[in-house]
Amino acid sequence: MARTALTRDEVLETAAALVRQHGPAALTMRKLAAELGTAVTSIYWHVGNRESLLDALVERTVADLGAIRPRGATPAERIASVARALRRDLRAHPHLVAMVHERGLTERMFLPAQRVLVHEVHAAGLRGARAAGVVRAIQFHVVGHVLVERNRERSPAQSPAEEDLWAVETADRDPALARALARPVDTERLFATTVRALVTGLLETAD
Amino acid sequence: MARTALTRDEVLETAAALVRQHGPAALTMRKLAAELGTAVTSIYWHVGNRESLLDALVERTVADLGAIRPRGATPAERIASVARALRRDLRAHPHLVAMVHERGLTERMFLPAQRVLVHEVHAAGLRGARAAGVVRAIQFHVVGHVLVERNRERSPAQSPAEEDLWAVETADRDPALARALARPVDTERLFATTVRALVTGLLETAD
DNA sequence: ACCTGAACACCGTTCAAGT
DNA sequence: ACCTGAACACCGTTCAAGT
Repeated sequence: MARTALTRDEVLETAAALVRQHGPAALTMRKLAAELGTAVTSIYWHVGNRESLLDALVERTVADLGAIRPRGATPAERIASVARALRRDLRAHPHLVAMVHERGLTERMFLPAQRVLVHEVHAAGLRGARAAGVVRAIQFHVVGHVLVERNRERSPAQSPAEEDLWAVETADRDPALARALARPVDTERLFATTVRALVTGLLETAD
Repeated sequence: MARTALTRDEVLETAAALVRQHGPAALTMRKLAAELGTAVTSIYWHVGNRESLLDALVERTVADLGAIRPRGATPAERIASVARALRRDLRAHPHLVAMVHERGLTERMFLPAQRVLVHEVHAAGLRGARAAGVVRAIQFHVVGHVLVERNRERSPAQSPAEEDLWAVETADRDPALARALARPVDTERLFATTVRALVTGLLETAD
């Protein structure tokens, strides 16, 4: 009834808040309308439909991702630092990765980082297709890792009794390994070492 | 009406067929019932609800994944071959990865491969936490890569005009790189080189 | 130009009633 | 033990009608 005029921006803002708090699945047109205090159908006038609404949300968040400054002395270290910064940015928007992923906007999301990466890969002495390969490898690795990682956090109880199996089979031969595999994964650390290994391998391997 | 008795197995089989053809989203209880020629509610008696149905489907497919035999002369090559085999198996069930992922069953899915990997990492001379780290790194990398890759196939038109941007900015400095980044990704090749680089890096980097 | 309610075609799930 | 239809509480979306 007594409402100020609804704007597209207000719709996006409220929708973003809902996604932030409860994830994309919880964003229904009806709940959004209730939150806004309008009729469901009003939303359609401003954003078209649910799909374009989500598109706009993703667009917005991607545009807000800050620039990335590489740190470190060697090219390898600088490349790895870009990967780590990228992961940090993505994790700051917990629902973004999955949404970008579903919408096929991975490339777009990567553009700023890509530019930086190209610069560093050049500094490492690579050119042309080799350089492109390294950039792509980092891209895939970061997104892939964040996807896997995010998912583990959502479903904390990983498959029942992994420990049990390992306890029996490996404990006597390599108990330290059995114990390590039974522990929850320290993804922060895993990412750091994996990226370092990957970058090292990529820079030295002939293509 | 004139139907043979409905069995849990028949429900799973038909559901699996629907998922295979149209993906998990297309598996609705009502469509499934229509396909089976029963009332929607009959399905509930056999499988509980949609969620447990999907769980059972995943369970089933994971159990069917074949054993993995490493190939190659060096440990590094054998580890990489396991990663490639794993990727191949996952790609043979296009909807499996996402479903496993959503259900938090990644560990379970990885158990058979994990055993093989541990063996090979041992052969490479690593023990304890170091060895575990390498196994985990491979796990994350393979699942992550397949997730990213699968998704690109689903939404083929990646963000508009990536080429344009690169064409302008980099073309003069490194035209070969600009061209390479504009081309669609050869994921098969990317995976092979990335895994090789990662394994190389992991085996030689001190932890 | 913007907003509305009614209506349509879908969902998953529960439940009392049948055999 | 197994199957059923009716009913409930949800969805996204369209559309004619309002101002």
